[in-house]
Amino acid sequence: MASFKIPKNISEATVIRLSYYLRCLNILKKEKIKIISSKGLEERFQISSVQLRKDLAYFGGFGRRGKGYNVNNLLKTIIKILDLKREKKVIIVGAGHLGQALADFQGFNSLGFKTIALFDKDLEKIGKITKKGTKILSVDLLEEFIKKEKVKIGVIAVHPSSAQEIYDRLTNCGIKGILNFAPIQIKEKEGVVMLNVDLKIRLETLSFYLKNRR
Amino acid sequence: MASFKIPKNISEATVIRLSYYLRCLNILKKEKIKIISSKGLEERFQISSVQLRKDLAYFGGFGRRGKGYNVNNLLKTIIKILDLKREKKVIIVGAGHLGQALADFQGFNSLGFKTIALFDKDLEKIGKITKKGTKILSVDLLEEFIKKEKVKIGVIAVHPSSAQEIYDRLTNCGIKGILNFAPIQIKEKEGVVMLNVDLKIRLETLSFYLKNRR
DNA sequence: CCGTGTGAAGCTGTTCACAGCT
DNA sequence: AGCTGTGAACAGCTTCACACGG
Repeated sequence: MASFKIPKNISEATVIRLSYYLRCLNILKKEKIKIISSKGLEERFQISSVQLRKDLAYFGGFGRRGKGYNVNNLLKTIIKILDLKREKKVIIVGAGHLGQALADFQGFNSLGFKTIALFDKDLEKIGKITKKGTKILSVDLLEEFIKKEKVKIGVIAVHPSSAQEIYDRLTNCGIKGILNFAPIQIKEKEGVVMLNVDLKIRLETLSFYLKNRR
Repeated sequence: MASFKIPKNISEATVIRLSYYLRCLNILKKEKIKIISSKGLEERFQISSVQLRKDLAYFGGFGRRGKGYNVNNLLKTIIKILDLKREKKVIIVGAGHLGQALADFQGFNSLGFKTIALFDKDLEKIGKITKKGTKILSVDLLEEFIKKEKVKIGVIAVHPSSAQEIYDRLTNCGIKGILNFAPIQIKEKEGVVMLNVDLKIRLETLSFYLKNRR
């Protein structure tokens, strides 16, 4: 497999597209397609062939001129670029419907990720397991557990009123990446990456585009 | 309240920020703050004052030079721009944990939106209600219900394998806006707005930034 | 000759600097 | 004097055109 470099200033848009290319390549792999051109990907999926070549070129040259890309090699390369080869442990705080949905969601337990525990303060929930078998622990054990298991990714799926507290606790005991679902602005700490998934904002954006076609 | 225009080519980034400004203004309103300058918003929330003025200027001039913005008026104006004044009915397909989380989520039942039903094919779930009281109906009634209630917004929270089918059914009976949570590329129809919330892509993006600090 | 990779052009969104109201 | 609103500069991302290698 070709080696790659990771330059500075890769845009978030590019990273998102890489993740999408990965999904497409997995489909092709299942269909036992070995080689595909950027044009082929464009026709099959909603991908811009020029954009794809540009995106890949940031990291190196992975295609064969006149031929196209080796599906399997490109797959492996993108997996390495996104750092999905190592399995990273994930914990979710908040075992409401959202937390449980995420714990059992395939994407949170596929290549690169393993959700190993949910945390909640509700005594009714503590000690139980989700449908797919993730255990629910007391939020009192949060710090201890994260340190012992060396967890690096945390998901905030609690009520907005506790989100900042949970953020502080997570980042104080070694969590380096956070996916936040609480619809509030968190006061962030240096050296921690956080991505927000703000469903209220998403819905309001949809409302705007319903009235004013894109 | 000042009137506004909606020009073509408003970027999604601007719409997302408007939604966020709205959230901040609501906080100020609760604190009974009547007037605030763009600089004041910048200091209080993570907002760029220049960006805010630019964003608002696309739609008109809502501030008072030398003074700032009237919190209440600006609030009302953004509500109108985002078209949140009319209450829009929302239905969710898929009454798994995710669907139920969304149905009970405050943001899906606040200004501008009312989630009026969940749909599922599971006989165990049909006829029950969520914690906060949204009823779960048979997915067989989907089209009939949407037409009768004139629902315009649908949420896809089903397994990826049924997502395209549900998309087609929703768009064939009058749904005009869709929030899709299934991690697949949907074949879209002209005249329907769809926003994707792709949690797998989100998590993979986080993985990249964990390795390569932004 | 075909498809990748890339420098340059074009475009879109953000930041700057300041003119114009209050 | 203070703060908004805006044209112009700037930066970043996307698209184009084509040189290059298989």
